[in-house]
Amino acid sequence: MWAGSFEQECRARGIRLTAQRLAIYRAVASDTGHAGAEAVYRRIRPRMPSMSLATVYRALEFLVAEGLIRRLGATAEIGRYDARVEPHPHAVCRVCRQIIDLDAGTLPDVPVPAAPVPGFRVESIDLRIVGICGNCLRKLPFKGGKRRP
Amino acid sequence: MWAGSFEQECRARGIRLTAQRLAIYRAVASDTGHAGAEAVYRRIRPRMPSMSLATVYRALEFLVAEGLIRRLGATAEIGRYDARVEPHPHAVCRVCRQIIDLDAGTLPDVPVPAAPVPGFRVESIDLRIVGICGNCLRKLPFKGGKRRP
DNA sequence: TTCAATGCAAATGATTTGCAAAACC
DNA sequence: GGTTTTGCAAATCATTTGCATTGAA
Repeated sequence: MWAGSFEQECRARGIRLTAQRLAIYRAVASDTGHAGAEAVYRRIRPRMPSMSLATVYRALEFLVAEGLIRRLGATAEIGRYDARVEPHPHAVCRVCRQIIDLDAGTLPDVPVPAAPVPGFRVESIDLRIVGICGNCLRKLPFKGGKRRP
Repeated sequence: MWAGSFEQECRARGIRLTAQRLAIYRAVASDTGHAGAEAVYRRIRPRMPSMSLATVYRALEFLVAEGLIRRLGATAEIGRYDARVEPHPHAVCRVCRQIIDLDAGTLPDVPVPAAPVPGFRVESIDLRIVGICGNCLRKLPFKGGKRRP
């Protein structure tokens, strides 16, 4: 989505369009390496010295909530540990953040592409199922389930 | 690996076996939900009040470096953003942490299993290629490449 | 005995929050 | 004009580090 369309999208949804939000959206949209908050901030600062880091954080999360941008998964591994060292797939519950081990056969093997991008050396494929575990589902009775008339 | 084998493994490798490391290993090995440092700490504290959080962090990273446990990918999404909201696969460079967009056709579609674990509602499949981008490869000439005799 | 590992407390880095002022519709 | 959003600073949270002490080999 280009910046003009972003403005229209905001008007259509009744989202207040501020110079900051536009600048932040543009920075995200134009960064091919997928910037984080700090990088977006540094990118904007020179042309908009009043921009505050707190605003960047707030606007990014706001835009995610509106579905105008997306948050990506971790680049590296974060602080959760597993005593099973052989690679195996996981299912993660996005509510309680529990990570469930899956058996190797649960998911089909994804063939490793030689070079998905020219020059890129593939080391591993990270495959994960995201959803809601049975426990959390029970506690959220009407979310996405059938509702009585 | 059970705790006894952990002890043997440590001796075999000349790793100092401390009560703290053993307790930490056990906590990780027995937590089916894959605990983080804080959770490991809380789990151990009652029976070993002298345990320090710093020790947990250090021991966990030490055990990862030794290959005795593994660090998992993020449960939730971390602070990197994408203006392309449709799901698409990514390749991430573990050196520069750049995240590269891939075209939808680059990887085969993984069929979504109905319920990989009983009661689990699958919402999406998170597929990511991890490796080293061409740029970083050039800067690390001998890492994993062929070495001159 | 000797060096690595621990515990504590302080440092760091990323993100969030309270609140008054400024900007949008 | 009434809300919402911003900017600043302080607060929070996870993780790391310096240093004296303890403990395993």
